[in-house]
Amino acid sequence: MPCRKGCGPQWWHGKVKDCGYRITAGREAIIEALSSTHDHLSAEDVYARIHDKYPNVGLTTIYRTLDMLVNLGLVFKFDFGDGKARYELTEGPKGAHHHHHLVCTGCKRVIDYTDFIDDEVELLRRTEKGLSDKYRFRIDNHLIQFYGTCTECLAK
Amino acid sequence: MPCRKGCGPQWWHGKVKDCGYRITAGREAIIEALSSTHDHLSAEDVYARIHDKYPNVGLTTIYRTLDMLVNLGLVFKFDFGDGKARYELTEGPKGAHHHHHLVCTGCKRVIDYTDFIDDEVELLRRTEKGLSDKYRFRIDNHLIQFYGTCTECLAK
DNA sequence: CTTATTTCTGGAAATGATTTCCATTAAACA
DNA sequence: TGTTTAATGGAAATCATTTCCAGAAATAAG
Ligand SMILES: [Mn+2]
Ligand SMILES: [Mn+2]
Ligand SMILES: [Zn+2]
Ligand SMILES: [Zn+2]
Repeated sequence: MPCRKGCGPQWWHGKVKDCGYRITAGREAIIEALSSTHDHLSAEDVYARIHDKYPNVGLTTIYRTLDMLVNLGLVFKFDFGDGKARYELTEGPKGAHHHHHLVCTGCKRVIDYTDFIDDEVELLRRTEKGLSDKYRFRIDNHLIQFYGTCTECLAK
Repeated sequence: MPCRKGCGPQWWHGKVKDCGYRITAGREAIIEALSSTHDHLSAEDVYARIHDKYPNVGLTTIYRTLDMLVNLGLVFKFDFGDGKARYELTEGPKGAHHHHHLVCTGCKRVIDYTDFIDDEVELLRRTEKGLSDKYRFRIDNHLIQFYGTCTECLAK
């Protein structure tokens, strides 16, 4: 049963509170915006999507919050080469939905893919193990992007 | 035998000329700077390393040239999250020396590694095949980076 | 080699994403 | 409810990168 004031505590509240951060309307709004799409949003994209419902959340807060969420590991920050950073939740209420990217260098379109070959996950695990042993490096995350040309751009 | 005026034509002249670009002192200098290190240089790093020997090569030219080289596929442009783009030759006079990166999110240090490359390359080949078939996407290149914490930062 | 054509160049100014500042607001918690 | 302290937003600053444009240099033509 949801608590009296609107919706109950969210899946991410724990992690944010545990790290000493407060739950605020702006932060709710920003995570809500990221949750409700698979798009790769820039800070201004988030601002635009929030502004109607939360007109008093400023762009500065968005940058600050996204930065915080990246540090907490709740959000991943990407650079697809168009001059602005893009953000994506690393996990949702239902858990992680890790994926990799295909980036078209022609039109800058980005395709998410999660249909890893079985071996892909296995090799990554082995590689991470080998690397962290050899370089005494604790690996938390990885970024894998393939660059090339999408169907539409190939047609031209 | 080198031609009369200084050193002979470089390994990259062909590709540059074939694309209709001219060989200039600035371009020589920039590629020379990139060739002589394994560091991940920013545009200003390149400027700094060139400036003594070529005081009349401006920063604008460096940006322009790096951009051109990226388009030609001679240089790879990276974002390691410190606010400036970093550049690296994709190949040298002796050919490609492909590698991947370990990025420390603490101190921003970047480690090149070529270990496990054989396994990875094999897997990548299969992955790229699968992806390009499924998404009708022509893959030209890939970016693989592992993020985490380096030995020095772990010590703290 | 000389001249003509066209690209390339540097420096100043513009741009635009992100950060910094700081006075004000609002979570958290007793 | 009151106190403490983190969070906020809007304006201004920052700073990597781009844009402009008149002059310089590379290549093509003669
Ligand atoms: Mn994605
Ligand atoms: Mn490298
Ligand atoms: Zn495309
Ligand atoms: Zn480190």
